[in-house]
Amino acid sequence: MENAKIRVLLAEDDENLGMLLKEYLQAKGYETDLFKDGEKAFKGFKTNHYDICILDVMMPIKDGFSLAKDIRMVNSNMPILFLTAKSMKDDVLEGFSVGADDYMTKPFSIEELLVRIEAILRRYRKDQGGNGQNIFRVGIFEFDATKQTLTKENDSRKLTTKESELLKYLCMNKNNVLDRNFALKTIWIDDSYFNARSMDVYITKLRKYLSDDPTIEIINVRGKGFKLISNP
Amino acid sequence: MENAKIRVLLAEDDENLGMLLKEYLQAKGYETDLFKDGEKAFKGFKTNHYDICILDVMMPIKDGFSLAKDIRMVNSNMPILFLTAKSMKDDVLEGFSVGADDYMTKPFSIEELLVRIEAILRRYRKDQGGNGQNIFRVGIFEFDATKQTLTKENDSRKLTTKESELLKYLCMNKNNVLDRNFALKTIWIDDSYFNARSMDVYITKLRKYLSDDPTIEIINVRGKGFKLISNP
DNA sequence: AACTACTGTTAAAGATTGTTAAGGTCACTA
DNA sequence: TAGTGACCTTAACAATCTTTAACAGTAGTT
Repeated sequence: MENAKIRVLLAEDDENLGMLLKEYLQAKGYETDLFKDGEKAFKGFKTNHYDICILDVMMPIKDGFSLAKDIRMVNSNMPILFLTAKSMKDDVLEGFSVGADDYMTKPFSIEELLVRIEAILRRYRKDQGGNGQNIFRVGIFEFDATKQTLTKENDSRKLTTKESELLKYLCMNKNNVLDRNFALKTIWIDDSYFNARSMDVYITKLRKYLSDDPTIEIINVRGKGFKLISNP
Repeated sequence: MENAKIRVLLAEDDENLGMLLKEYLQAKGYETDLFKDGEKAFKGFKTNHYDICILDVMMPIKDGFSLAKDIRMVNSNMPILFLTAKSMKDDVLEGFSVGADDYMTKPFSIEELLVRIEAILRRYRKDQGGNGQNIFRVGIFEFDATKQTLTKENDSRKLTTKESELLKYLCMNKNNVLDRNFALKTIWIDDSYFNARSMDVYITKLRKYLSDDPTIEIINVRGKGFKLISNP
């Protein structure tokens, strides 16, 4: 996740504003997908992985609020930022009641939008356990992604590069799905049928390593990816 | 932590605005301490416990930004919200670079301030408790949507991804209709005649799994969807 | 009652994943 | 320079999950 691009879902029906925002965000290094109505956006949300959603409130077919509700049903942690033309209370109130992370009123400064996006992402990343150290606790294990070691009590095992990378991304998405395509593109550089099988082989290896702690599991989400389950 | 009052540190040199805010927040159930400059505020911060800090940027002796920096040194997780008269970029930018959770420009709606405070606290609380509640009680069963397990007393069954997703949305709408189209669009990405039949197949499976408890039922609402009936 | 649209259920077909083991590749060493 | 070993990929087959097809049943309509 360090080097991978941040992915933004942008739902905005005003074509001019939409394209402008998209280009600006792309220029700032955010991979941005623009959708022109709430329904298309939700479909996009379900098929791709995103780090943050920026939703216009007033859109045809499905407005920003109901879209946000649907997104929250699927992923209660997804950062959401609303854009709206109406500035007044009820609207803002509803936005936050749906679980917004932030809320901006048009017209807004595009630079301010950017710093707010960054603030949200920074906050969010802090939660993920993104301690710069790259050390993760997984059940009875301690995994050091930098040293590539998996330690259980006094017993330490050295991991290969691929094993370590895969486990790192699983840990970063602990209890959430690590998207298969994302992992392939990130760890294996490109995704093809064969690489996909290589990844499966590594999943098997990791499962074997982690099997000393029965509370840990790597479960498959068919067609999507894998999910590392662990309480601590 | 649950029932205890939320404690707010408010740093604001304008006496009128300060008192007004304090009274409003108190009325809303927040225990609020008002400080008239940054130095007093920092002293207060060190001696008491607070859940969130609301800082005016322009204050005598020590301004809001340096106060925030000092606070961050002591507690890097403390939620901070800035208030400012200046509306322009550099100011906002600096605010977020200090690690603000939010930033409001005067004049602001006091109700909007309140919902933003609540959004910050909600977010913050979510982090504390780790992963969002994905555990449901259904009759004699306990269903963990993250682990994808359905447990009855000491007997646990593993669910497949689709089984688990469908049951999750049924549980979220317990005793209410889960709209067929919503489920299809959410779980099956798009809705077509064929996917619809696939969903029916999964309903049959879930009914079989849940049949150990005769008080639970998944009933069909013709043309609408399905409804999970269960008392506890 | 006859018709239509929808739902219930089962089984087979199709697709993806799990696992093991055999090939490559590369760096290092004898 | 051949040999060794660590690592990664590919192949092959087994196991599992999901979709599709087929037919039976049910509710609502005319």
